[in-house]
Amino acid sequence: MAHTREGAEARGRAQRKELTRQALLDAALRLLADRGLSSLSLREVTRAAGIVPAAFYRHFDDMGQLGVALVEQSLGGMRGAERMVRVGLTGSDELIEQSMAALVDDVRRHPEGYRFLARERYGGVAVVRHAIEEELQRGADELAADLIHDDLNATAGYLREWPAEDLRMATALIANHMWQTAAALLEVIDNPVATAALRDRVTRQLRLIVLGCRNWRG
Amino acid sequence: MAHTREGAEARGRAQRKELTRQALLDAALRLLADRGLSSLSLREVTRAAGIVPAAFYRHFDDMGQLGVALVEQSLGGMRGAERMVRVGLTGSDELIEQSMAALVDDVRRHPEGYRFLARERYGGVAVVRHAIEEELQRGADELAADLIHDDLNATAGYLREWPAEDLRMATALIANHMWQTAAALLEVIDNPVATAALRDRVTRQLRLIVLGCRNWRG
DNA sequence: TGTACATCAGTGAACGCGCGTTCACTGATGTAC
DNA sequence: TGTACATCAGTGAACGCGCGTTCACTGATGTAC
Repeated sequence: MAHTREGAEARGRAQRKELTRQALLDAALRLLADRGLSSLSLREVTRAAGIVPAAFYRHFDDMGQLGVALVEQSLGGMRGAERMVRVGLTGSDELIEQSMAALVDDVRRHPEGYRFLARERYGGVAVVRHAIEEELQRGADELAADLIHDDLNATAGYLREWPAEDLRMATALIANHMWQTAAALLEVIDNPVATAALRDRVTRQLRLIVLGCRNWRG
Repeated sequence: MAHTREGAEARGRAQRKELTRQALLDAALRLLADRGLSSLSLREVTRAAGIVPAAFYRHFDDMGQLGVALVEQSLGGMRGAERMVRVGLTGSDELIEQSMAALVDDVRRHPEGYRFLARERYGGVAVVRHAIEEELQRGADELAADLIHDDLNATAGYLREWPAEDLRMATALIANHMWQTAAALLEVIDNPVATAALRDRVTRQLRLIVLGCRNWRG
């Protein structure tokens, strides 16, 4: 059945394989809505993806490798969060509020991705945990490097004069808080009142941090 | 065997039962060092605790309930972290550094507890997740209430004049960051260089937050 | 273009295993008289 | 204090089930000539 997918127009063998791989990833992410990766079975994923258990091994060595692929896919679609840290650090009060709205939107748009990352960041599968940590570290390093040679600093040029480690410290603080916020948003995302309250609180927390930055060593 | 534990001096039936219950909790916490609760089996726990699988049901309905008991036990032993938030908010630079050292010590002393909470806070077992969130919320509320009528404010009396929600916002920010730090510490705790680097960074992040507080609406 | 052969994604059956849960039980501890 | 009965933490066997992994296979797609 799977090797002649109904309605699939893909011609080549490689393209069909890629389609199945994606079906495995999609099925897994869907099943991970309310459970950890380590309690998701290979057979459940293949069942949901419409292939036989043995065929799983044509795509991944084991569930851990599927998890790593899921990390790359999920973090790839979240450049929004990175942009937000940048704006949060340099921006005015209005910019901070806009960024918060953007984060709420992003979480609403990709709840499964954020949930997966929040759950597995300190979760039970070591190889996935390390993949997430590595990617986050890499993203934060790039961001700190960017901030030194950046046009955005028009609005907060004072950052140019900071030692690199101070910059790294501040971006890490904001990035951590953003991730924590994303995780907390997931728990209240379909309660408008609670979501609004959380957004307001985090907005003021970011203002407080920026206030700290502006007075740092000054 | 278990009903005549070697060396157990406990007299009453109730005391012996409590001993076995504690053995189950200890065994579970030990086994959870590198895995999530949802991938830990009832049989593994009873095996490690030295009783037969069926006897598990004399103590807990299922593994979820054992998890909830573990939350209460783990969070109970961490009043240190709460004290730290308090000091962090009100203290001088030296006090902040002392508090960070205390957090590192606490994580070193109870790594299994911190690891369990970090992992299950957004983990795969809903009932445990909710138990953690509820306890953390309760702790943060108490702390914010305490800060209003507190002697410690001798060192930072300006907090008295803050609106309650601003106080709650600031304590939540620091508490979140402390928890995130505890989780991050676990990953580097047996690497002295990395631990020192993390401690230094977080110390400066706390200074930055306190700096923000001192300039809030002022 | 047509034919013969190679590749390989997906199949289906089989395996041994650890799982959660049930059940009637045992025998030490606790209680009533 | 001694005896008869109740309680109940822990036992051990049994059950059906879903699991991960293996294997020889099939048949459509790809390639060489």
